[in-house]
Amino acid sequence: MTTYYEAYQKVLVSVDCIIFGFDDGELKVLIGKRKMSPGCGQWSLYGGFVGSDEGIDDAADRVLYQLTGLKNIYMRQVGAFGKVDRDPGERVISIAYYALINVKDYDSRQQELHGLEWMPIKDLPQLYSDHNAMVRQALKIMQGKISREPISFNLLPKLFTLTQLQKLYEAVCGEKVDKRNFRKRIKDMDFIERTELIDKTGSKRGASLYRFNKKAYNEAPNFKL
Amino acid sequence: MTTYYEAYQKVLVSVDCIIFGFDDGELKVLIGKRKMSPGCGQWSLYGGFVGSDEGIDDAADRVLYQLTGLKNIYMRQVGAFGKVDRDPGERVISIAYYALINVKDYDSRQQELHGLEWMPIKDLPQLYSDHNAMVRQALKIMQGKISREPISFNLLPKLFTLTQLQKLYEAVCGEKVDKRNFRKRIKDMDFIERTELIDKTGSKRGASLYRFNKKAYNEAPNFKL
DNA sequence: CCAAAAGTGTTCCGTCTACACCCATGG
DNA sequence: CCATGGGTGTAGACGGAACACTTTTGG
Repeated sequence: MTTYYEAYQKVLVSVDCIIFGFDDGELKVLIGKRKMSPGCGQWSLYGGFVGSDEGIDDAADRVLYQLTGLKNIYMRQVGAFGKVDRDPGERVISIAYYALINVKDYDSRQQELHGLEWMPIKDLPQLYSDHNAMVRQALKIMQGKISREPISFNLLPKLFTLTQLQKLYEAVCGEKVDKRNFRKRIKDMDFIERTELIDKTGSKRGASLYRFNKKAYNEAPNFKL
Repeated sequence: MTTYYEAYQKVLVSVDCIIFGFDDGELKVLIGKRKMSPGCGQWSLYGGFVGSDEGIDDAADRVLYQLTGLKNIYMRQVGAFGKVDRDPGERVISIAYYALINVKDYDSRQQELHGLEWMPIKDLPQLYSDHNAMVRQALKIMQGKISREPISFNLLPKLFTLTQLQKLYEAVCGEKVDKRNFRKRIKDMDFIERTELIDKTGSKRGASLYRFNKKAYNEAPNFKL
């Protein structure tokens, strides 16, 4: 390979994944105790270095796959974090990504294997390096999107109840909303389809299960919550 | 310095600056013909490599300063661009930033010195590498912010007319708005203050000049357009 | 005197918000 | 039979959108 930029210095680049899940009415983040020095034993996001022949999005996908065995996950960039001393070890520029997964799709053996915990975002402990800032920023991005883009469905099972959807919305926004008004807005979106199925696990009466019809959405992408 | 991550590969990291200006009723971007191989002669954003002892925000500030002589400019990150083959020369991960400057603050000798052009964003030519994507994404971010944060004033002189402000708003959003409705919204924001001064350059009758009072804004940050 | 931009209010309509009660069922 | 979550409609307030004419003055 020809080298054009020989005179310039290279740096380590990593990706850090903020893996969001929704369970038990709460928004959670998957974190673990860091196994590597420095900062060994501290709570941390899961990350990895970007290979010199690897795209940054690919690196993020790889890291997520290593951790969860999941592919084709909704994942978006948060941004680059590059203060000189952000990592106590060496100079590392890190690019943060957030992923939205359905907690049920995540094999709990994998979780134990890596020693990970689903931590409610409300009581997130202090994390390694600037990882708390990454989470905060990711959450802010999600708050901006959740009313305008159909991202919630990535955090829910294929079939979900309206109560689940509402609780998720409230958990992300951090505020309660009126049930009737919420459901009215759902009714306006034809691509959120009611099925004949009933979920009896959440209540005695049972609640209708709904489904997100992606194809219908793409034809008329008018999501609004 | 202790090295903890010896086994990992380093890569070149650059910053690219999307410098926005507003002039002649149009939103413009400062671009130049690339002087370096590969891609020498192609239109390009201005960028620079991140030093190994330099924060990425600092690198962006430095690049902007080298180019314009300006400091303390409104500048925000767009995101990291890291496809393996994005740069035809070598593997480079680039972090894009956008800056908002008042065209009048920019010394045109500097402009000639670096061979730069203010190019209307509407007819931006094809740029080097993935720079067009960077500009698109920066514009999208601005469109999201211009109604909710007082960023417009970075693109205008200290004193400006409401017509200028409106034209800028329209240029960023890409659509015309009603003059009376626009001005009504301005009236609701006490931190946009009318001065006694009149600008006669834009019309025979003359238009009142306004000023953004940052202190007043910080006390009641309720910007809404 | 006329062209060109500045400036100014009102009405209407649609959207958002607030709000309370009955239903179905498992235990 | 009762506790628990599921499900439904309306009225009033508010905010956004549409809309046209008068003013000033330089040339």
